[in-house]
Amino acid sequence: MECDDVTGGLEFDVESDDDDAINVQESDVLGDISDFWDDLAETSDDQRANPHTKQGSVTEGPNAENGLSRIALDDNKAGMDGLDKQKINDIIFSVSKGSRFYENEARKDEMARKRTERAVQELGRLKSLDLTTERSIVEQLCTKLEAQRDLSKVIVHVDMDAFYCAVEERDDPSLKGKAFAVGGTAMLTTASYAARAFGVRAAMPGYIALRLCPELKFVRPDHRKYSAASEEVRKVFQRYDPNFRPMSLDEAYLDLTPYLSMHPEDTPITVVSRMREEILSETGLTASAGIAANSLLAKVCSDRNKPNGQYFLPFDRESILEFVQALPVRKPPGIGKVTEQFLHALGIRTCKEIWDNRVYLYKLCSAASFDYFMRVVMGIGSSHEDRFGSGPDRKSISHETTFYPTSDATAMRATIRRLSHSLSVEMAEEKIKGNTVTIKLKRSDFRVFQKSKKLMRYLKMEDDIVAVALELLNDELQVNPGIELRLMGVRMSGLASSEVDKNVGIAKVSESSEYLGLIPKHLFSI
DNA sequence: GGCCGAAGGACCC
DNA sequence: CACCAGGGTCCTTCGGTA
Repeated sequence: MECDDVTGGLEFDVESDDDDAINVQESDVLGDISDFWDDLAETSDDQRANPHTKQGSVTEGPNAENGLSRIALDDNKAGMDGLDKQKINDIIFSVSKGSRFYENEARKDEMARKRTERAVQELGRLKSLDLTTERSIVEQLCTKLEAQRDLSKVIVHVDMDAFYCAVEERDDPSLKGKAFAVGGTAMLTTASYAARAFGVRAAMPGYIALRLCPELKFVRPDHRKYSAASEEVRKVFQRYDPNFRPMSLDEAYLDLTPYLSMHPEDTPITVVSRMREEILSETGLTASAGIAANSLLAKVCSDRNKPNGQYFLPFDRESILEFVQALPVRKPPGIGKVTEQFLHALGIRTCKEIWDNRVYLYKLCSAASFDYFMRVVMGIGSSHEDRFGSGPDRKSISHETTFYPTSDATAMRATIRRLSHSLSVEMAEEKIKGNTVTIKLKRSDFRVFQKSKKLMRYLKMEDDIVAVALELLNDELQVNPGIELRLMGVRMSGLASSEVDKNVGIAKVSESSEYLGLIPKHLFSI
């Protein structure tokens, strides 16, 4: 159906069965779209996308504009400029081409491309409509967001530089300055800065990295070491914000507001400098940091002067808007490659252009996406994200493993048992139980399937988890005998604490599962 | 219509 | 030689339904 009334406009995007409506479009639409592009892009797309493209070079490989962007080098992160991106992508492409992984990425890419195409056509239609009502709705929404602007907090995002590599380098000085990566030939978790100069980066398979950088050294990951180093770093965080929020071993958000009010002689900049010095002197590792009014901005800022640098974004609205609107759409966290492609197809390359096209995006995107876009380009944090203190409980826990592709059902069931076992062990450690079991299957062609089952009771024992997971697997094997898998996973969600209340003497302790007291909803109505 | 469960993706580290 | 991870969160769609 069409994007009909105004309230329904928030509904959603350009989904499948809109085909009929879209086919109505005639050639005049193309004219509209071209105009639109002309308006927004004074420079040609090719020039912008590939400044390093040499004239006459063959561009059969992926680049930012011809699709398959998910295969291409992700140079979003710092330390990746000045690379011959075209050459790197040609290598990545030639190594990946024809692999099952590649074919699956191409499939996903094609689906995204179709979605985007529908949006582009819809945009053409929108351009010829009178959108004054929508415009005023959008203004109201933005006014509401503006009212949420909070400039009273000092949030800092601290990000350790090439963390795993830095730890290895510290412990083995012979690695200093060398091109090396932590990981194996299958997958890298971190690349040293010297390796990044070759286009090597995290989440890249090692054998491709080896093509980009033949002298690349591999270092086996040692998580114990990284956890220990992380603990040291966190001790420093602790001193500045006891409620700091760790996002992973190597990064965290801190709210410096309380600290600063207790130390009036300090400024955000001096505090963060000192904190980074302390991290360096106490761990031998360098950190980068971003200081801003909210975590979203701080995150972008921490990337600004990486490695071993910091960036302070002034806490006034004008500075924030100027900063954020100059950003390419890919910079803010949450906007990844797919969304970038989507926006590019609409002629939108910077956050300012998101802002300029907000009425169209309002019609083209879901309410959640639109809301997020506006928060980003207005430099408003996501509402409650900066209220630290009580960290949100985790929602799920899972284990998964990749193996040589197999269609051996017995081996699959054994893997399910093994995963369920380790899952139950970890759940016991965490003292949690859950009521939903999901198995994840990745076929040898890389397509992922999930089967889940929500139960009327909470599980935590290995045997119960195995039973449900096996049931899900067997269902699938029944429908799809001979399926060849390369990965299996088991996840538990619908979590709750499994701690036994000692005061309630009911002998549920020995039972392997507990009943969930479900009460029909209507009993609650007054 | 809204909520729920199930399935599939995008994204992040 | 090796041939694209594993642990999460959140969003969207769809079908069933009380």
